[in-house]
Amino acid sequence: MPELPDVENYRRYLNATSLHRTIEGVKIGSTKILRRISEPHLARALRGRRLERARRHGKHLLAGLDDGAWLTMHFGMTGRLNYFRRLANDSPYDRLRLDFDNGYHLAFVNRRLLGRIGLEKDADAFIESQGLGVDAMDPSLDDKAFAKLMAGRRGHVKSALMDQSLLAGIGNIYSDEILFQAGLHPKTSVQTLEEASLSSLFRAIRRVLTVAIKRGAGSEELVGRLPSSYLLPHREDGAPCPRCCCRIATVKMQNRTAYYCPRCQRESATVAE
DNA sequence: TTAAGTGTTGCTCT
DNA sequence: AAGAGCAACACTTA
Repeated sequence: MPELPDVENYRRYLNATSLHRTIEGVKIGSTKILRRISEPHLARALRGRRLERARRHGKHLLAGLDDGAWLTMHFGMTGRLNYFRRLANDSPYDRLRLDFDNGYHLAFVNRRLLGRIGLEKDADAFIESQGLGVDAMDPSLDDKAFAKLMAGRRGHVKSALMDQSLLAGIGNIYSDEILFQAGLHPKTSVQTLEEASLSSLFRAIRRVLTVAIKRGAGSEELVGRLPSSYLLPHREDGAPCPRCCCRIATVKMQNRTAYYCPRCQRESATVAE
């Protein structure tokens, strides 16, 4: 689940719940998720500190400590944050738990152990070292800059949207919705896209991500809260397309499944020029 | 019961 | 350069 909209809501959740409280205890539920840091080292670095700020880049969430260091979090394929009081309500999949001085706890919940947590001195350097491109919601990104990013790409448009080194934050799920709204087949090659198509693709990116954040991405029932004109509530092989009632189809790309409407998202057979 | 599938990234090979 | 295939993991579904 955790793509840009989900992680953005986790960031807001962390901001609203967990700042400015001294961390009295640190419990690490699994060392598998630790990125280049040992359990004792991380625990020692966090204990006695406070979280002061939170930022996000793509699917990465970063929490700034009062000593200037950053706790970095990536959720992998599953996961969320949980702020709670009673340890009896603890999830069995808590991989990192911070115990605050007000009796509350913040847990990094990650059922499948594909998430990663690390500690970094410098947030910008970390983002750079991860090879992440511009965040898909970066205010400085406009359709001109987006077109520039896509210029010279030779691959499929869905692959380009999911390429974190190009544009950070979009994964398999939201790229399907974006391409549905832009009316583009996932295997459309980027080089065939004209200026107008790129511009409408960019607008679809911003529209989809904004709506998903607003509708509460990251919570279980998000799909039910998205507009029924969206693909995601109907994202199932053979389900009727919300726009034309044609059957939703799938195609394998990069070892995962892309869902699309074969009628609304025609494979552009036209080769430019 | 067993096998395949699932929103992630990262690696190898072509 | 870009894409296919696979591995990591734990759980659900067919």
